[in-house]
Amino acid sequence: MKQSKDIVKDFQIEQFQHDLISWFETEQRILPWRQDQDPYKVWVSEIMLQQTRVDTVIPYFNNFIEKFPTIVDLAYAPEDDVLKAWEGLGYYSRARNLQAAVREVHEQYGGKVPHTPDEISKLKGVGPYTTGAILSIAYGVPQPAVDGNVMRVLSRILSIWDDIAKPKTRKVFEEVVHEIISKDSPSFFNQGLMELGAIVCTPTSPSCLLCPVREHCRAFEQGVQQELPVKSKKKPPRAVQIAAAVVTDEQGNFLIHKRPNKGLLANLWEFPNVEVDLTIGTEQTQLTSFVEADYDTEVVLDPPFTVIQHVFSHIVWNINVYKGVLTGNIANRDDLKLVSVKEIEEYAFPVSHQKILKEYHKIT
DNA sequence: TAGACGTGGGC
DNA sequence: TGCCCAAGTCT
Repeated sequence: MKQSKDIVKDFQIEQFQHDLISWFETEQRILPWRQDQDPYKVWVSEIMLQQTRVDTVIPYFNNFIEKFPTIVDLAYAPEDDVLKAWEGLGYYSRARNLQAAVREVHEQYGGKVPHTPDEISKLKGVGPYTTGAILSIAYGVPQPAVDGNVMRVLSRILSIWDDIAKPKTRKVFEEVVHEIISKDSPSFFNQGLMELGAIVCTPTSPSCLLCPVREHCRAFEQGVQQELPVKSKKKPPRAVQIAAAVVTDEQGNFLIHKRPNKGLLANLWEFPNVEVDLTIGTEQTQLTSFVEADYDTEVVLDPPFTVIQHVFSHIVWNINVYKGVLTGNIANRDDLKLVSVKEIEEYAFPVSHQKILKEYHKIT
């Protein structure tokens, strides 16, 4: 592996900084989290932007800040409210970690976001990228903030051929950024690198002719910008068969269940469902047995009225959706509720189960 | 280290 | 349609 000193050899650092920052000053997009440098807002935006597009984040960010304008507001909010504000954004542990970290800041740091790498990176959900982003953007500290954009842009500019899918590769880029980051304007340097990756130096067809740092780009010089970055393929998701039931009582209330506080879609609400194992028995039998045993009640299920496929990054759910009627009382537990069609809107559901409800409404 | 962890959009 | 992606972190 090459040393960062060698990679940066003969690179016109100061000219590059100037060209990048000047471009960012005039061409940056107007975004809600760029209206001020409130560390809390920078923090919230950076968490939301993890693996998520800017256009997707904008409405969620505005709504989230309206509901939880300050660290104190978020710290004292019910977790269900926070998850409801996150509903549809994905990677829900981000929301729960953010609230836990905000509580930590409120209790341990008097409500002020700390401004050292050690303290910030200890907060839940704050890794090396977000640490650098908060430090540079909110506090002007020259700390690398290496995300996918930065690795793509710098792999091209500096002709770095390490596989960016490997965790250790991020360290290579962090070392490089340490060498070339502007000490005068680390915020605009880091954001400029990311902005460039988002709107000019894009993955499949980079707009090199519009690029403000084209003169510095080794990949462009050699015509290999399409070959970079090197990124190995991910494994395809595994298929899982699910049987779910929309169960209602005599009043038309829906039976819903809160998922466990760890793992996939933690603490979100859902319709009763089981992972099917066809070697045990029929799907309908397994679903009925599960609901009756686990919820201590009785149900009668009709055959499936729809099939839903939902693709996660690592799993594919194939869901057969049954319609059912509750014929007994349900166990008195916090993770089990009977709610009206109106009340159900107050609960945070994963998109897969929103699809189930939508299909149910079509047939009723 | 590699897998878990979501979703919607682009081509 | 299917695949890849988008401002990563945790275990």
